[in-house]
Amino acid sequence: MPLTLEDIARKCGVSRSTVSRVINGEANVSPDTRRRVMDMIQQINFQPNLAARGLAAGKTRVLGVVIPMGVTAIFTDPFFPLLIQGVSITCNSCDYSVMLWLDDPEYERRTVRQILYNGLVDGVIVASNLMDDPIVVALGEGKLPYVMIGRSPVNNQVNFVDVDNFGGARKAVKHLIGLGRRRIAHISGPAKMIAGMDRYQGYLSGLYEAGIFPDPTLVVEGDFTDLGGYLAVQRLLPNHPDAIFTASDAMANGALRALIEAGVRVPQDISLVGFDDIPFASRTIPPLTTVRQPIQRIGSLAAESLIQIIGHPENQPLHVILPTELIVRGSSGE
Amino acid sequence: MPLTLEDIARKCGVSRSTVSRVINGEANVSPDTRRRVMDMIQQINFQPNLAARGLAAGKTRVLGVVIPMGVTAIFTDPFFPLLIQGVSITCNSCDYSVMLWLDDPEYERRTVRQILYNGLVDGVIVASNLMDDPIVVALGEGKLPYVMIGRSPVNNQVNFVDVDNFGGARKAVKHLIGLGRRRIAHISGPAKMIAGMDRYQGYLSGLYEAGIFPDPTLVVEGDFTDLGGYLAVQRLLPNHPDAIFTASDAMANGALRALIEAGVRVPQDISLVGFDDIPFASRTIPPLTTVRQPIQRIGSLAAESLIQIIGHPENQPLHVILPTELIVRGSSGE
DNA sequence: CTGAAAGCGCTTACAG
DNA sequence: CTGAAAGCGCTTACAG
Repeated sequence: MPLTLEDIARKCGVSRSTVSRVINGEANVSPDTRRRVMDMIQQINFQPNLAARGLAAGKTRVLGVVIPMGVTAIFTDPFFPLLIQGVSITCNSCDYSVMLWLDDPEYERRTVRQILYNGLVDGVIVASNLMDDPIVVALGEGKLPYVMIGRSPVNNQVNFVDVDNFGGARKAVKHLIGLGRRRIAHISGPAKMIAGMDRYQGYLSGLYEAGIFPDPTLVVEGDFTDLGGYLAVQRLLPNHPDAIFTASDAMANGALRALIEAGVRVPQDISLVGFDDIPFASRTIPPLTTVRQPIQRIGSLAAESLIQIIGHPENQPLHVILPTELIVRGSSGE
Repeated sequence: MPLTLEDIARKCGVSRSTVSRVINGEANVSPDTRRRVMDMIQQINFQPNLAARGLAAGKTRVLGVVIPMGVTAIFTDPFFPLLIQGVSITCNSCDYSVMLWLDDPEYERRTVRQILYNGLVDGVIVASNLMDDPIVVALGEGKLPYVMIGRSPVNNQVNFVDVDNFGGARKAVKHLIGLGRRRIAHISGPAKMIAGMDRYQGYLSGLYEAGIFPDPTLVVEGDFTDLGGYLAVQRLLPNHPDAIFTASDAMANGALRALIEAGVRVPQDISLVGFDDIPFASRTIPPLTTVRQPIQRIGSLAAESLIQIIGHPENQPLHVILPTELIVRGSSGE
């Protein structure tokens, strides 16, 4: 049996209240007592029972992370892994734990309630960036602190951490225009995903600024997957683009494969630019020009923000938008 | 404030013991009472506090998953994501939750204790398959149920779920031999990882069976990463292999790139076979022959096994080895 | 079949 | 600065 506060108290000849105070770093303990208790804790390798603490204190120091499994490409894309890694690193250093829910649509109703009211987490990070996710609605009705990964287009009261998808896409397009490209195609994300639509808007904005009127036949809706990019290129080629900007690197990779198979030279005939800068982007042939987003940092910031909000709810709503960076490699040209 | 058992009890005119029994599906409740309570729970959307339950029952219905962050390529490879997905699916359907620890070596000592004794999890799945992981030692000394992903070479008392790495590698080599290859090189996993060494043994066994004495200059230690495969090929080429079997698809992909750059034709000049069958394997040019391991299923089985063991500790040690399958594509030949 | 009561291991006013 | 006591929301013998 693991030891309890009571055991430590007895061994030190103090009350369990005092031990609790020492463990929680409260001020009003005499230096001498504090040291004695600390030493004992160290020696015994004491670990307080977190379930009990959670129950008594009303705070568990556990953060939930909710990731929708419905999303395409969920785990072939390193987005979620990196995001989780970022969350985890912050939680480790802040003495929080993380609880993970991969949200099967089938279990969705159950999940929402289970997360909101089960008393296991102090707050939750939600990585579903669908336009109209029911979980977001449910969270809005509850009182559990939460932060979204990705902004909400419908409700500006929700906390979120996002990247500048719009600006990143615009930069990509301006880069292509600077290379002399004019018939710039776009393979977008799914229409229901906010990040995809923000990138699409950035694409349009880049064109407008250069005085180019967007050609609708040069835009194809993709799904963020490799295969989606591959198929989109086949629909795009007859319309003679001289550049393609894809809303993800996975799609860029599929696009690249389709271009190679069609005998199109990249970047001579068609320039290609992706979005994400996943590790693989630097290893395609030619290496991929892309818009880097700091995924791990998004996760870390989301965790930091959530911990912040749990402690100071008055700071809501909290909106963080991280900058993106254009990484120029061989696929776009010289 | 979320409602409590007590609230439900009051509304139904029964004791909180009875409500508890209904919620936990115990037999000794009259059908009528049961229905009344059930209806109320439904209507109120009641969710019991899991921290309280955990404390009272000594069981939290939470499984921990520990993944070492030290491992190379941790999150560019879809292994861990798929594993977690498998665990998560089983947990969802068994009404368990999952707690995730990405184990930064720096925090390792803390983590072990924290996981073992914090009273938050009923058991833990450990995906560290290093030869001598300290966490495994610590778990061996504690009494928390756990199952390893990957067998332990030192202690046959530990529970594990693994794939037949040895047999899979042997199949790959025999396939190459059947194709007429004789100078079959191997790019292995890191020497400290069990799965890597098991595949290496399988490679040797495949050669021996065909009466081929292994040429040590045809074996290079890799690290499971794309870059590792790329670099290994450069060391291998001077020794004139006619086939390369890599211990992972990521390495096969790096190897393929190095071969292309060196002007080597795959599979005409050199046959290439990987291991894993990650989604990307079917999309290389040429598509990759590889040994498929059912990663998601490993995760599911690990969770099932752990839940089993928590309920029936007498069934230990539990050893599960899943079969692998050779997937023949273009990179090995006709 | 049901309820009153003790207890899980903590935290937190309250009193001193 | 410290301790006794109540309480967090459940489960679980025990008695009836």
